[in-house]
Amino acid sequence: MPRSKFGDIYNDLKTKIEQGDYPYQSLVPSENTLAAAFGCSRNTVRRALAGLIETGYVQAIQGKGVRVLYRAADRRPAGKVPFTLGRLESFYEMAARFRTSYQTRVVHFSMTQADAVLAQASGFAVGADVYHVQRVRVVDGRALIMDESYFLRSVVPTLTPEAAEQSIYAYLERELGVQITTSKRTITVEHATAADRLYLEMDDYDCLAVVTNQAFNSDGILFEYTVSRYHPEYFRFQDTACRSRKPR
Amino acid sequence: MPRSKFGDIYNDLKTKIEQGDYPYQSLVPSENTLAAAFGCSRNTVRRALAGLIETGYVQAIQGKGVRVLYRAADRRPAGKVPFTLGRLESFYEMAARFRTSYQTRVVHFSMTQADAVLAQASGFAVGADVYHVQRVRVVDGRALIMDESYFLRSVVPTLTPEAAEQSIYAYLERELGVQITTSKRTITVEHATAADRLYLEMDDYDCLAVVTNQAFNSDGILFEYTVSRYHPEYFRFQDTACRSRKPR
DNA sequence: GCCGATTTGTCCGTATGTATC
DNA sequence: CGATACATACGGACAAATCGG
Repeated sequence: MPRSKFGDIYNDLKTKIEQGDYPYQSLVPSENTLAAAFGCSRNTVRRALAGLIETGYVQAIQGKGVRVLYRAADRRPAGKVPFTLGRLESFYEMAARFRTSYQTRVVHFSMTQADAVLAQASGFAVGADVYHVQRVRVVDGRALIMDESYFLRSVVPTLTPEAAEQSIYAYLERELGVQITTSKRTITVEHATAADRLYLEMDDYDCLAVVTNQAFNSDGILFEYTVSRYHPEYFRFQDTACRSRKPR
Repeated sequence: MPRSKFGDIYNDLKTKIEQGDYPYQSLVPSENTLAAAFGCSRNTVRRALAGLIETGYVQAIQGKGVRVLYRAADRRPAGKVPFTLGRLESFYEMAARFRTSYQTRVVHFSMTQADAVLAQASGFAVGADVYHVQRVRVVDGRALIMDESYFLRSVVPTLTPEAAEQSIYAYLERELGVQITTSKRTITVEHATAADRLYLEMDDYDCLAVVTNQAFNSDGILFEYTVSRYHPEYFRFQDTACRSRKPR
């Protein structure tokens, strides 16, 4: 836990908004009021608010106040779509949040070197030593997601099939002290391949949502490249873009 | 133009990074150095850097420096995928950026009121007066994207099919002074409907990328709800998530 | 339409903590 | 250990937008 004052204020305000203390379309107390209430400077309040703006909870209006844009319906939208690809959340965190039964099957595990094709796609240097892991995620007994991951061995010296079957991120962080700091993702839609049909329950879909992911550790080293292929019904991505506060 | 000092610095650094003055994996000059160079305080430099961190251009490493994570390859990835759904960019801005020929066909235009179903999906109040516009985007002669939009009439009092055929956003901003400040998006993958097959060239795909979008104006009023349906080959979404600098 | 109070936006200078080397 | 660099926090100043009288 970072334990920063602006983080505490951010969480406090976020909770109040989610609980409806500050309802949709209302204005939260002014920055000066909040600063007095939290016993901090206005700048610190503003940092907390900046976080809420980024995540789409509120919007600041100059001369007026800070308006709540969050609605409870946003969190669990209509329909029965179970998974939301949030900001930097692992499969296990996700599964835990939705209290579903889940399982990971490691269908491939090897050590190899990045060839030209992989290097081009992943950003690794050609010839870099990597682990190659392929996993199938099973949710409520249904095989719905397939991950193909490559981990740079210079950052992740030891990795085992057993660790891959649990949460790799938890293992990396706990055992190796490796943390994902930045993550670049690209979402596309692709035709299902023979491998998809072999490993996943595609039902009557012939496409998947494909998320390619480049992860950087705290030293800014690209150490993971993962391509995740999602059953369409189990894919959902939410995002907020804001113009203010952003340099344009 | 916002004309803020930190925005200028942000753009300056961004340009230098894109041009390779600060190459991938290098460290940009320290905050103090930059502050001296730009003739501003360190706080202002930090605001500019915060923007570059959010957008994935750099990553800050405490005690070490600020590392460049941007690579030219990120901008135009391998393959021939033409469209990237960036941050708050209209179809026309996108098309202009890629210098493709494009066209918009308005296939439906009406005024109506939000019923319960639309209200639930969009967030509009039941009974709200709205424009209902359906448009097909044609790129290089191929119908690839279909937009179904609803605009709140209390915010957008006048809208015409002619304006809808041009850029609606340009019209809103220039003629009505309405600006999108916050935009919430959700990406999913859905089966192609009969309407999709009627209007779009689906080739041998039976799914589309679906982006639902809620747009708020500068007063924090939800005034637009749009569902965009993309031909899979012409959909791509890029995103960067970062842990540092974010309250967690 | 003007004025003044309120509120957010930008910017500055400074101090202290923490991590890296 | 000291120097460097980023992280957090404070306090103050002025600008710009909004709103009510």
